[in-house]
Amino acid sequence: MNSLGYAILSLLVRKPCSGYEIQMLLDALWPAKHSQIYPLLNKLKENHYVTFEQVKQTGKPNKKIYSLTETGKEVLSEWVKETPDPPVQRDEFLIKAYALWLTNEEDGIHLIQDRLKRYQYLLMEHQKTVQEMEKTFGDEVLNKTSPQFGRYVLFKRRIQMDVEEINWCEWVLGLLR
Amino acid sequence: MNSLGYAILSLLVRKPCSGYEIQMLLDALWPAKHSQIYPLLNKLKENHYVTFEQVKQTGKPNKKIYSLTETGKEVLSEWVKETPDPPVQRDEFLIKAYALWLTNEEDGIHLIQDRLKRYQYLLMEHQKTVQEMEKTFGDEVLNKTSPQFGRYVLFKRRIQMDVEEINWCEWVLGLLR
DNA sequence: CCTCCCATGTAACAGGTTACATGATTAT
DNA sequence: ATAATCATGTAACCTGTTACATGGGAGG
Repeated sequence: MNSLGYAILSLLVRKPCSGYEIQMLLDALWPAKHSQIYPLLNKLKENHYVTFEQVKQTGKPNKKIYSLTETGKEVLSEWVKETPDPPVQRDEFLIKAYALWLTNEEDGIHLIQDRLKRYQYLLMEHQKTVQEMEKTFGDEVLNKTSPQFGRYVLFKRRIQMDVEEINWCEWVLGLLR
Repeated sequence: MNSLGYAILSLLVRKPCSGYEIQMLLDALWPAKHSQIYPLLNKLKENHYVTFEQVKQTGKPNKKIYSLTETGKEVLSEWVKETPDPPVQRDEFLIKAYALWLTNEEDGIHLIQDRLKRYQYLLMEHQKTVQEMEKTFGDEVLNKTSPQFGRYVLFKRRIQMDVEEINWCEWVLGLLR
């Protein structure tokens, strides 16, 4: 089993989801395309880590709602205890920033400004999510035994990182002008 | 050509390097294994983006020193102007943090503390690099036309991110206790 | 004696992206 | 009209990791 598999289990332990829903929730955790998710869900089912039931819908296509089994919950709990692999960030922007000195002022400023705008937008999105969670769940989000806890602290982390990215962009823009 | 190819070109535009040296410099930019780097260098050579010369060494294995060609420099400059792909961060820790509420207090604290230590170490390493650059190059590091500029601002960015990661870990540890 | 550093390469495999495929409903 | 949302799946391809392969010199 790979990281993506465990990421899916960690979503399903909070609540049953369709494959489609899983893809969107994964965005904040371990982004993946549906072409990777659906075959993996079948594999998880074969391993008896998840089960699903067909849900018929009118006006929308039918869907499969996946739930975690007891076995699934156990393997997830065991995996969480093991030390995680070091993070890997692949960010084309960093390469372009590294080679910034090659370009003219205009192109350089443009590169940084696009980045700045992107993270200003992301910051707003992430703040929205946090505010929604606080409104819906109240103090529960800060309770370490609540299913909301992990999601909440991760979004708080994202916000801090967004702010730093913005600060850095503004600092670099100052140097470029 | 893929991102790794351009990352290599952006290193070589600063100074000629061996494949081995490239791997180490790539660590801060676009980490890659030597098994990916060496075949790519041959491809870059076939495309006439780079050239190399054999350097015989005594006491050490011989090496190939790769340099950027004019063509290589041109394609790199053009690529830098295009808008970069959005960053992808794959971080197993985030999945485990998301599923933190499943574990007992001990395991949870352990997970966060390991992360904290890791980033305290990385912060020190990155600060060392920045101080070295400042000592070697002085104000040149802040000159947007200097080959040092990109590398310098990227390490400054890393330091800010390290600090935020540390702050976040300490905040979460407070919640867990 | 053993491990780390230097230095380069190939082959098999796992993980991830793009493209192909289908199709109804709702909003602009 | 046209795009976006919901919903699932497969196949071909590209990218990245692990393992195989070699070998001298330095330092603990």
